[in-house]
Amino acid sequence: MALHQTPKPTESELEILQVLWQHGPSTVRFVHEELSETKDAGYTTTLKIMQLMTEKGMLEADKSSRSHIFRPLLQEEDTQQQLLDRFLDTAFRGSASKLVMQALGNSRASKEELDEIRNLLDKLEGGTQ
Amino acid sequence: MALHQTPKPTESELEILQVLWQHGPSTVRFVHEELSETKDAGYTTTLKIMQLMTEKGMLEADKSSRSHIFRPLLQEEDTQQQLLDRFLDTAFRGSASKLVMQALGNSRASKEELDEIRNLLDKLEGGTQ
DNA sequence: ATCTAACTACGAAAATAATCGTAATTAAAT
DNA sequence: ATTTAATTACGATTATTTTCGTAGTTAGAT
Repeated sequence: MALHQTPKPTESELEILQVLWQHGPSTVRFVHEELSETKDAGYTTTLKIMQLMTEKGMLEADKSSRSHIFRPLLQEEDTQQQLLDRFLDTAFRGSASKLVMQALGNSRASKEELDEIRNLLDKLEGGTQ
Repeated sequence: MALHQTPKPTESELEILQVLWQHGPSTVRFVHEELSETKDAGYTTTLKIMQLMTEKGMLEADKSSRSHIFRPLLQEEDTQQQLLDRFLDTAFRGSASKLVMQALGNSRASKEELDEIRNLLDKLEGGTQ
């Protein structure tokens, strides 16, 4: 049975999800403070978006205490995979290798990260061949 | 000197750019036919978006013949890089390796493509170390 | 008990994107 | 020359997202 017909969070929603994925269940206040680092919108804007996300089933609100505590109902990796699939199609016409090449070319990935990728390559070439 | 303050094409605009990058300068009719494969919007919708893109400086229209011929003013790779940077931040909190891992994990990349990536890794680890 | 500060609820506006209908124009076909 | 079919021009509508102001509520401080 299918899940939620492609949630597709908007950019603002994604920013909020990132905070929640990174820091765990949080209040609007906390999320808003985090976002304020890089963005400036009013407190009620953040609140409103989080409320809408709750209606859409992206978040769940624990209302037992005065300041509601929100937690994400979307899994980080699932969501990323979904966004990635879409991005790959629209931006790179589906060519994963082109995307990977460009991502690596411009990144400051550590030796450890690069090795991890190399391991994955080994696994893939072993099995898929 | 800075270029165009982040053009950031929308999803629809990007679909159009993809057709133009792939097939070269084209008429609205052609672009529309291409898009019709995967999408259904009216002809005038495609036309309108392409006209707006022209106003925004994303396309240039050769109006010498009746059916105007549009060509992209944005470079494919530049645009991809820009979209990728943004996507990396918003979707993967900047972790290129996580993105690459997920992209490769789910892709049908050929052995040749994987080898190409491996070569890039070699180059990166050689130099960056 | 009262006041104050922070919070939620909620409607509505503003901004952006996508869609389409219709009129005007052009070129080709008859 | 007329008609026809395709094209562009353009206003307007719809949908979506983001934003904010204000009212009402709640808990804590005085």
